[in-house]
Amino acid sequence: MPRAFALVDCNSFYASCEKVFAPALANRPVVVLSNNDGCIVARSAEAKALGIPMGKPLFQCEGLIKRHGVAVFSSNYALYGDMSARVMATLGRFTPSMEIYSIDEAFLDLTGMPIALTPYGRRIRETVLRWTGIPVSVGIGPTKTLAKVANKLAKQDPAFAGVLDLTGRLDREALLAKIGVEDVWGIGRQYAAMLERHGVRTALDFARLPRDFVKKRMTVGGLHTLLELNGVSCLPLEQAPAPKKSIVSSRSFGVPVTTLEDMREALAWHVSRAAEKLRAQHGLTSGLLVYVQTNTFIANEPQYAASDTTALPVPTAHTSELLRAGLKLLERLFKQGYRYKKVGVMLLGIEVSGSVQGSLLAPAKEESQRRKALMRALDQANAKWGKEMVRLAATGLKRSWAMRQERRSPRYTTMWAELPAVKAG
DNA sequence: TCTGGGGTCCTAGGACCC
DNA sequence: TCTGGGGTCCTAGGACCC
Repeated sequence: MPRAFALVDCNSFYASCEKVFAPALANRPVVVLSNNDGCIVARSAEAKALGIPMGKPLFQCEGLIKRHGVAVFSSNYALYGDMSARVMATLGRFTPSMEIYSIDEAFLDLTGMPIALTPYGRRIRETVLRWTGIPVSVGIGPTKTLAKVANKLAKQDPAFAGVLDLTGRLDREALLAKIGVEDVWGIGRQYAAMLERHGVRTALDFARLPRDFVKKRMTVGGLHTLLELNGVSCLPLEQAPAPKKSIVSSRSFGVPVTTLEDMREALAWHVSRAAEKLRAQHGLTSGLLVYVQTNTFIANEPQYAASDTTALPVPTAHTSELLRAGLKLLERLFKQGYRYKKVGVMLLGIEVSGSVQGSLLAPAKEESQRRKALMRALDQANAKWGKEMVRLAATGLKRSWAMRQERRSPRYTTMWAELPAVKAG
């Protein structure tokens, strides 16, 4: 049976979330910023129309923003995560199996649906909008890559009204010719530039390339893209998210950091976060990497960046063990006399807890049970009372390095105190 | 003044072993 | 002068995604 995948993608997701709770912004341009209020990472349709580019630093757009009264928000991940869960739950009603691909995208398996797919796509779109307030686009195709292409076309051409099914279309080639090769899923900037040099400009040009050329210059990933554009499904639907093989926590500082003390505090915070994520997936880490970095954007300042790794004697998920190892690394890396912009930690070689070999060096069983219980209590308290309410002392209270976040909307959906007020009468 | 964060996969090349 | 062949494991780097 021929396969059918739908890619459902939320339009301007973060900006749309902000609009849901601020009806006055309905037809106004809205942008959402990256962490630290640094770059523009989401733009409403009105903001795109003004020519505000994706990924631009905010301070380079101040003029445009002021002139047009653009509403600007710091990112509010508690809100977006919760809205995402609602959208995904809604989508789950339309398919026996789906893959949540990112915070604002999902692939739905529509193989063998006993209904015409275009009207089905319209129903999906209308239902999500009605139930969550979030507008989505729906692209349908015989492979995931073609579903992505269809989605892009559905957004690009208003005639499709947000839904396009490529599975039965005879004009598939003509439509592929309307997509730039750089907009094909799996082809990024570097490959696009290389292809351009060979006269490949559209998705159709690419789809017609010889296999061995693509395999040689773009490895097997590129070959899969080529085959998928020709209707050969190579990328399966991944229903269960694979456990992470590495976990990162890192963030730019709101202000430059110069002292070891502040660096220690910030690193401790990141180690705690990473360890929480690790325990959430029932993992144990066998190593960690710490890195420090100055602000590379400042040309006339001394620059320094360094990283180092350490292997743990026994894989662990215990915050204080990771803290000890991480701080030791930091002390080796830290050099006086620099203005640091960033510190981060990466957990490496993660194993599923339970599959770990015993070791003569492992703490006695009783001791490790006791520690596990402590960590569980910590995670539960954090979940109940809010993130960061309960932390190990080393993570500090000063937070002079904390990120800037000056324009965050209330956490409407996840904090009782910030529920939107509704005026009656 | 101000420039995000968190992931994956693939390949080449070196170390090491028999 | 000429210095095997093949396997595995690890790391670094480069590409991609959102």
